[in-house]
Amino acid sequence: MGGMFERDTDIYHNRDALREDYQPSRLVGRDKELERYKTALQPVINGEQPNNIFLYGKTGVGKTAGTRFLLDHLIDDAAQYDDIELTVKLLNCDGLSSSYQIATRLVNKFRDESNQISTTGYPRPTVYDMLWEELDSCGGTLLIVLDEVDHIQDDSILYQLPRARANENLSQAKIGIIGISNDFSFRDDLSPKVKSSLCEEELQFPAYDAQELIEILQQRADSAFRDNVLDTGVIELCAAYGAKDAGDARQSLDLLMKAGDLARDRDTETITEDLVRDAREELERGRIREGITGLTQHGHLVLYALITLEMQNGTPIRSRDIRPRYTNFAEQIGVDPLVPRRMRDHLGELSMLGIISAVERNEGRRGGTYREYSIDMDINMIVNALDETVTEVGIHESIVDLVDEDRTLSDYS
DNA sequence: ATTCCACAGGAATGAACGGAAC
DNA sequence: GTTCCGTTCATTCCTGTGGAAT
Repeated sequence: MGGMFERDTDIYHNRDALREDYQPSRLVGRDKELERYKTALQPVINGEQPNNIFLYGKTGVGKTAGTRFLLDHLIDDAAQYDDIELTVKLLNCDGLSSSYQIATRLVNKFRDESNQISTTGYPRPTVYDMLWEELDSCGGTLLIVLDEVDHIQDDSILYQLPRARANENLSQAKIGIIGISNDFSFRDDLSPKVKSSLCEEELQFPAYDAQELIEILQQRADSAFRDNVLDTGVIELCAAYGAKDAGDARQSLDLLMKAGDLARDRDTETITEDLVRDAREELERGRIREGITGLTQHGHLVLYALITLEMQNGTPIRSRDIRPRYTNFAEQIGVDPLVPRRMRDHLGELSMLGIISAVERNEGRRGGTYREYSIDMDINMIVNALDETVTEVGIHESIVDLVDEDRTLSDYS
């Protein structure tokens, strides 16, 4: 008698090999970068004050993977020297916007489950005091990795951490900061004093080219899939999508895994190029849905306005011309429309999410500079995502009614 | 070379809100 | 309960900008 669950016997040999957190024994295409990285970490083994290292490069070019890889080896190797006590903490700053947040998470990284602190509520100095206490009680050499460090809005913690020792907040620990960022301009925006201390060693990770992506995918696919599962051209297609989007290996791997999952769902023996294309659409759908759930009510209204305008008159369209439609919608559901400045913020947010895109236009003295917005994806996809995620009672329905009216209006005109 | 349009987007400020501490 | 906090979403005011018009 079978249970409710049965184990899949399928195309995968080890699906985890495609996951982001998988650590291959060899990192493809990053030899030069890792060599320099290794040199920058050398002081740790020598028992000296570690360098602060700043790492930048676009998403999915091996910054985090390379860091994990080297630090694991560093921890192993440091264990062979009695006089080195090494502690490494890795914190992803995604979703954390302030130094305060970073400080609370760091404190929690050092404390065990039963002793965690809340991430709000404490006075800022209290949190810093707790942090110094945790750091100092660790002793030895301390490496703190701040991944996606550009998400932090204020650099207070970046200023405090490297100087903690000098300020006598620490007496025991030798501390080194490794900052990872995919936003190059972040480096320039840092205040000079932070820049000089945080960026002692700078490493740049260039995007993977198509060939490197193919090698990476090949390597992972070899461990992930059983033999003869991949159609010819599948790897290349995944690599091509990743290369088009700025040499992003993570994206390529996600795509390949999604294609594999689809194959599993559909009980097919092989992964074809068509399957990859389906997978891509599926991933796109997820991205949109995720983006849309994070939006405000007004964000949704702005999006509805753009959608209806797109269907009627087509896009691109400038924010000035979006506004009447948007205010109309807002009044329809009985909320005060936002001021134009704020509406532009929402448009900006939508284009950050890749749901819409903006091109800057300039008509000089006659027209000035402005942006033209257009919808970047399949409208039905967006409407479906809105349908699933917009929970405010009545908005979607009343807007859809309006959309239908628009449709019939434009049909007759 | 200078002027100037119409917007982009930064900065300051505030209201509302939720958690922690008293 | 009240008082401190930080966060989020919003408004208001403002400076910056690139190229057509002068």
